[in-house]
Amino acid sequence: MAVRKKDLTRSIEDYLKAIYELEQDGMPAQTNAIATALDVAPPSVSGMVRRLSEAGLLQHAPYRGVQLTRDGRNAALNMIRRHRIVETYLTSKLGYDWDSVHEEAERLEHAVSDELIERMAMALGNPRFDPHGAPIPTRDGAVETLQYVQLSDVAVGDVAELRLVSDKDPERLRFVASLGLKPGVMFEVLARQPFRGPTTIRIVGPSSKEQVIGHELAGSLRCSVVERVVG
Amino acid sequence: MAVRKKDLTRSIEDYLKAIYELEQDGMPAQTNAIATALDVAPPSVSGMVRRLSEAGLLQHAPYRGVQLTRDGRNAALNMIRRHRIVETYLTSKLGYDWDSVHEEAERLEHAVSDELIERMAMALGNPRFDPHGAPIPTRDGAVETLQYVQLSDVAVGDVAELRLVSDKDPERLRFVASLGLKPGVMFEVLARQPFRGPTTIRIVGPSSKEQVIGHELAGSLRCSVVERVVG
DNA sequence: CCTGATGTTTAGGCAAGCTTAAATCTTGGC
DNA sequence: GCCAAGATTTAAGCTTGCCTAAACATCAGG
Repeated sequence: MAVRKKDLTRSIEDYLKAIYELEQDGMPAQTNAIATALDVAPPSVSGMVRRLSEAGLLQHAPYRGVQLTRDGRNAALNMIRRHRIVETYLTSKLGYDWDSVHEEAERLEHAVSDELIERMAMALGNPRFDPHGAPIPTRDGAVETLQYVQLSDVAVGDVAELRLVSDKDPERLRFVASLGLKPGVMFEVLARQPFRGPTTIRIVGPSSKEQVIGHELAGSLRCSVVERVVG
Repeated sequence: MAVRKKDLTRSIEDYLKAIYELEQDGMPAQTNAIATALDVAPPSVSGMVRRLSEAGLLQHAPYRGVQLTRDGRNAALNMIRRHRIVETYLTSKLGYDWDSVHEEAERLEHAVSDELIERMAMALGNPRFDPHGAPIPTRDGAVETLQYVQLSDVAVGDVAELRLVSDKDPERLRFVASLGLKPGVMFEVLARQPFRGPTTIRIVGPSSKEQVIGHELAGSLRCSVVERVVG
């Protein structure tokens, strides 16, 4: 390995993770976007980008943006693996709620050793997804990239399964949980108002609740359609 | 609380813990001792001591040494609680050996939240001792201070229980474990050679092994005498 | 094709925490 | 009671990572 984990500071780890996530979202990882993601001033990003580029973790096209190298991407994936395994462990072994694990994992991901991560993963039976439904990269940096559809795009009449909720906003997570929704829950889309209006769903199962979900929230819930009503 | 946890950097936490431990050993916590404990140069200590003193965490008598204030001691005890709970958790829930937990805990103690520590403590049934036999301070900063006797001072013929082994040196821990010794193990002192010579013991129990322990090692093993042979 | 808005980088500076070298204090031995 | 050895502090400087202010690049609209 050209870049040893040891050499990465907390800050560098945060930058790499943030850049990776921007790249995932299709954005070209520009200075301002990175600055916003990390809550630092743009010049701080310029400075760090220069150092990361010198360290061979990314390539920088001035005024254009930044792209992770193989080393940089591997390091980022390692951080994401750590984060998601920690989240999963805290949730299933120590009774954390899915809305409070993110913050704790954000600190722990920098402190745990690879050994501890593997022990946690082992204790959990090598889970493939974290509590929010995000895929956990493997030790050698492979991630499942599944294409989900936004709940706001699931057709009326379809039955779908909730798969992924962003872990970034605890408020949203609490609210989603209060609707009885979490990854793995199946639901049927009963109705949707036009003009980006709310969607009405019925959760499949004994509780069988009906819930109304606003357009914006529905857009942040990723699902897979289980049963398509051909109509 | 006059000093909020949030304000303490990793470095400060390390200094406070090291100073607390020096004070515990009866030493007056002088610059050089602190520098040695933390593996930094003496001037680094002078600098940090000034800052800690300004922050009200300790008192500094120039050229004489340093003493923790109540705030400083509480912060140190909090770190020690974290360290020992993490060690206990890793050992009993994640299969770590007692010789490898120290290093991991040394990093984690700075990253875990109070909440996580309490959850770990809960999951463990609020243990009073860590895997090496060291007492775990309570949340409000109380520590049991038990007076143990060195194994090298236990009289021939006495039966004693091993209570405490320093966690600082993994080599020693591995060796002690290889002798069949760990906190809670009972043994009888069979013989001791003069001139700071080795002690021979027999472990009480089904295995009933006889072991010879050098003087220096025996001095680092803390015991409580269970049954005194009046002779 | 120029210009202004926006985004990015450079310049200059600060705090934490470390270093080495030099100055200073303390103390034990004579 | 002095003096050298050892411990401690001061001085000066480095790196990381942040900041603000100012300079500079890009690009879309006129």
